[in-house]
Amino acid sequence: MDAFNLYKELGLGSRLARLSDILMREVQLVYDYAKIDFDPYLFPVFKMLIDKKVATTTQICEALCVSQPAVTQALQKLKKKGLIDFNNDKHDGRVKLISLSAHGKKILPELKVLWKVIEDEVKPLTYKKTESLIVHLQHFEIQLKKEKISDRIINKYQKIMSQKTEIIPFESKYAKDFKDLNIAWLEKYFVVEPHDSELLNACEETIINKGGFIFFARIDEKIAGTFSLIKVSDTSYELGKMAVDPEFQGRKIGQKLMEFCIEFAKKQKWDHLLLYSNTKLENAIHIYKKYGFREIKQEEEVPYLRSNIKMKLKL
Amino acid sequence: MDAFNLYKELGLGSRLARLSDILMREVQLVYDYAKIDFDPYLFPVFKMLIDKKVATTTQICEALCVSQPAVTQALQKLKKKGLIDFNNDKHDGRVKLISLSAHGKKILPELKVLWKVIEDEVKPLTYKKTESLIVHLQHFEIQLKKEKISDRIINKYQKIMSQKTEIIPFESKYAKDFKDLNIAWLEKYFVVEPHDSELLNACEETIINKGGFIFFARIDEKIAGTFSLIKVSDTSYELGKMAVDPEFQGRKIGQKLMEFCIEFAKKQKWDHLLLYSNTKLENAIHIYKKYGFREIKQEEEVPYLRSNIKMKLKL
DNA sequence: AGTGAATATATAAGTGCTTATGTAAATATA
DNA sequence: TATATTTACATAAGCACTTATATATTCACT
Repeated sequence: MDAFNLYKELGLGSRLARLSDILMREVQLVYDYAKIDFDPYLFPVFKMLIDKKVATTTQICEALCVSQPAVTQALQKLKKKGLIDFNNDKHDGRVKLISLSAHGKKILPELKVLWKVIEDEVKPLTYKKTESLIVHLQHFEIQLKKEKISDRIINKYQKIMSQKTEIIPFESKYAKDFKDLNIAWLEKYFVVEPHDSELLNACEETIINKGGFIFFARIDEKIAGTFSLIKVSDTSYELGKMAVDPEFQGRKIGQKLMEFCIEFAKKQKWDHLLLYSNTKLENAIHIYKKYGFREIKQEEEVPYLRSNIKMKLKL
Repeated sequence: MDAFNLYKELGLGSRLARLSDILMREVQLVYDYAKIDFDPYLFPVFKMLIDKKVATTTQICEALCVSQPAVTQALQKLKKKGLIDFNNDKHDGRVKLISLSAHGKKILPELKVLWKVIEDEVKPLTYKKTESLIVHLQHFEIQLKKEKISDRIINKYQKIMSQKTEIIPFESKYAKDFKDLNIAWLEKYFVVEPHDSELLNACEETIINKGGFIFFARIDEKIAGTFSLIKVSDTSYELGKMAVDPEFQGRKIGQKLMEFCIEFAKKQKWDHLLLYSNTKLENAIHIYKKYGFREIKQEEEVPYLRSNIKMKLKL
């Protein structure tokens, strides 16, 4: 028996509170399961910092419509968890500039994977054909209880995390995936240059038939990422066109592709790999360095306008 | 700016909590304004006690889906406010039987007036054509902020409380109101006896034309209550058919009618008033006593089956 | 330039929920 | 019939919010 249905508008405040409690507790279970040190109540503040990069306490208060002490306390908690950094504003000694810490940025991909699962699982419960908020809440509550939402989320997450990433060589039927992944990536960070279009529209001719290679990361029959190796000489190849579908980000696909790439290059007895990138892509550069790439002098005539750094890995 | 809209499902928990907070605070302002010592969070427990008459802590926990300490604490608060009584269960020494106190019952009508206003004002904000709970909540939030809901409720309450109750004599056009009010009342507590139908269907002939009187409480052009004085002898009249529209309950209309009635009877130089009632109607009996009616012996042949008490007021 | 008001954040205390635990009575079990 | 388990409620402590207030810095104004 659930007496709230009878109380309608007057019980609305209590009902919202109770639903919030249930949902928060369920999501907490999910973070605990995933061994991520994060609390659901921190989400709005943290998400705002992700989107805004830098914010002040007051800005967060206004955006989230909560009291200033609530934000201060949430920030202290996030700081304690090592997820954010505080900096002083040079122009105003009162102001505290808040941003994600290195650790915060590091666990972001992992968090995003989990968030996507949560969103995917919660969303279907929030749709119902009714004009009444009370009925909507009642429906949501029933759905929440029917099968513990945390169990559903954990199952889905587990399934996703246990999916194997296969790395497969180029086939003509994947040409479109190659193009789409790269264009999505380019449009997000730069623009599609003529040189790109040319390459992407006819990758088989421009890369494969000229002695290059293209590989794909396949997860559960879906193409999740790609990279190519363009022939420069018999023992020198350019690593490029590395792209991961945002849907699959946070699952270390980039790293898996990189590891495969280096392994492959070694087997081919190549001398070295080259790549062109942009210092703006801090995370990418960081990974390249991690796998042994070192910056070298860039030639005058760069093949891409966006490139401002050239790197080399001696195999 | 309100960042929650961007966060959708993931911010849902926080959003529900925040909405609950806002609503609770707003309603608290209303109770404070009305000088009623009550808190919105107590509503579910208190309402359950109103409906169930008696309940145990465990029963309330189960019905409201909250933890046992939450209920215990709410009960302690209600007890402190004098709204409820605790009694021991004769059959089980562990169990605490909880029911409304005399004071709780007393302020109930007043509370109900306020609750009706709150419900009337909140309800329109909870309707929106959308299938998405998120959109629904967003809409509700905007509505809440647009004009402070507490202001709206207080204005409406003030308006209702300042409406004057006029007491007006019988006119033929009110015959239907007289019948409807009485039938509604009878059906709620007893059954409509043949004697009632007769009287109510032709009140003009059976009451007015036989030297009796019917009066109405009129509020804002609407008939809110009624009572009749049936002639027994030149100096003895029977007070009866007193009924108040549930919509107007809690506004002391019964008492106003009673005061008018006694005043009127005195002016007429009658010797006394009589009435038939039922001890089941504790509140009514209480009011009769308050206005000076005393129990007298009931004749063998009672005019109403439901009557088990006869009372008399010496004017 | 000096002083009061305004602003940004921190701290303290209160509130209503939670979980964990305590206590007493009733029930099950041997 | 004695003992263990279960049940009903109370109490304690923690948590995330609130309001009230303190503190430090900047702004506005004469």
